[in-house]
Amino acid sequence: MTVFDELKERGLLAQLTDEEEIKELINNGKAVFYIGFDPTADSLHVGHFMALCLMKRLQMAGNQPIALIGGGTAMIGDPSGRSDLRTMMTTEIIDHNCECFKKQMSRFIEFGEGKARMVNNAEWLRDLNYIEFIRDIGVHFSVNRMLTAECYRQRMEKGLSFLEFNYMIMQSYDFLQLYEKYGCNMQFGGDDQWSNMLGGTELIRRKLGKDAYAMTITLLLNSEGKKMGKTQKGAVWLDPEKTSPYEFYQYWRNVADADVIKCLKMLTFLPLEQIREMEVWKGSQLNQAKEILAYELTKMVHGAQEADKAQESARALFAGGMDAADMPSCQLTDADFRDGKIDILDILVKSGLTASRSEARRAVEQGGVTVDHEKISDMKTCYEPAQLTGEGIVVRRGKKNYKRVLY
RNA sequence: GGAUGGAUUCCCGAGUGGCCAAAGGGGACAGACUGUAAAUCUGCUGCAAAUUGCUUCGGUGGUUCGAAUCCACCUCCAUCCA
Repeated sequence: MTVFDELKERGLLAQLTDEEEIKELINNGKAVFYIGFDPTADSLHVGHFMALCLMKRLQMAGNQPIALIGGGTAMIGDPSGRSDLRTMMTTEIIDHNCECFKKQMSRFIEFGEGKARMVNNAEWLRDLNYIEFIRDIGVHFSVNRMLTAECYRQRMEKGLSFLEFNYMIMQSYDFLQLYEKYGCNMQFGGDDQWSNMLGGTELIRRKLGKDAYAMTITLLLNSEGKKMGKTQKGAVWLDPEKTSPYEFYQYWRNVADADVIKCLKMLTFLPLEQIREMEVWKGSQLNQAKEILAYELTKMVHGAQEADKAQESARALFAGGMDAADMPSCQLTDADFRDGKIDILDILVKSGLTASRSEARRAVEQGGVTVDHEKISDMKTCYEPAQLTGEGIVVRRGKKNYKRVLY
């Protein structure tokens, strides 16, 4: 099966400027393509992960990838898919984020001579001369045209600043630069990037009279139409410090039935034949598919060892009700005890299981708190250091939040 | 620059002097049911030494016994005019 067909069957392809041409290029390893990543946080998330996977797939087919870090574009902020202005980030933060991105990416993609290339658009964007730039590049953009782009149209109601309005031009300029420097003839990105990407192909055509192509990846939406990889607490990060391997595993372990197969196809490298077999699974059998999904992804992101640990913990906690060895834990210190005791509410707060004592109180009132598998009904329940030494106690809030508390 | 409307808790949105920690909805969280799913039902949703106290309605001052609510100034946003 060709790369193109595989991508298509996995449901990864959303929009393409020229299907035949793109197919030809990537199937024969003739594409030099780039994907841009704006360093808006200090870690990559699941959305980026999909893009990195795409990079890898295309690289395996002999194409040459360029990972573009948006140290320049992040100074502006992409208005696409946003209903309000992004908070402006300082240069220091952006530079720090760039470093974080670099490190994480290197774990997934091999960079170096003859392999993938990593560039930062701060290199050419930050020192632009305004007058020169708008004379040279700005002339090629029609404001009328830009305003009809979906990403701006949405913002016409809420308000759009000139700063953000320039984002498309910056991204287009990136493409032009990469085309000239590295012969980059293709850009990939999330589907919300479509209009920005078209800006680039158009600019190259107008400026150089050459053809360049663009292709977008389907956004990973759940069955309710919301972006996946987001929780109430924020994104699902790839950085184990921000989203632990166990949480990461649990996120995928808990996807809705309707979304499992789609996720397997779009996110994993499992052969399509194997996924097709799972498509007929129904009911509780789908749980196996979820386990596979969670394991595969955790393995890719955090390594096999962490994936095994996460899976074991999950199995132990949910299936057997037995305690898992690798449960996240929390170490109490002398300062946490008052008069030689600590009450259950404080334990919940200290362990991070609840955000405040009030919340802890509610959790206990509603019967959602368990210590060593026994329901706590009295919120005045106290513990002494002696009870917490050695194995400590296993505190549970709700069905899925466990913490071992030690002293 | 001018005119008008607006900013309320995680989000949307009601509230126009005390009865307001603030209606309603969404989301989140917890319980029941289940398959660690979905749907449904129930509870809950500022903080705390908890029948009480404290902090919150864009910001700063003011009026008042008492302000989310009235006044002044400021900041930001939208619409129209230039």
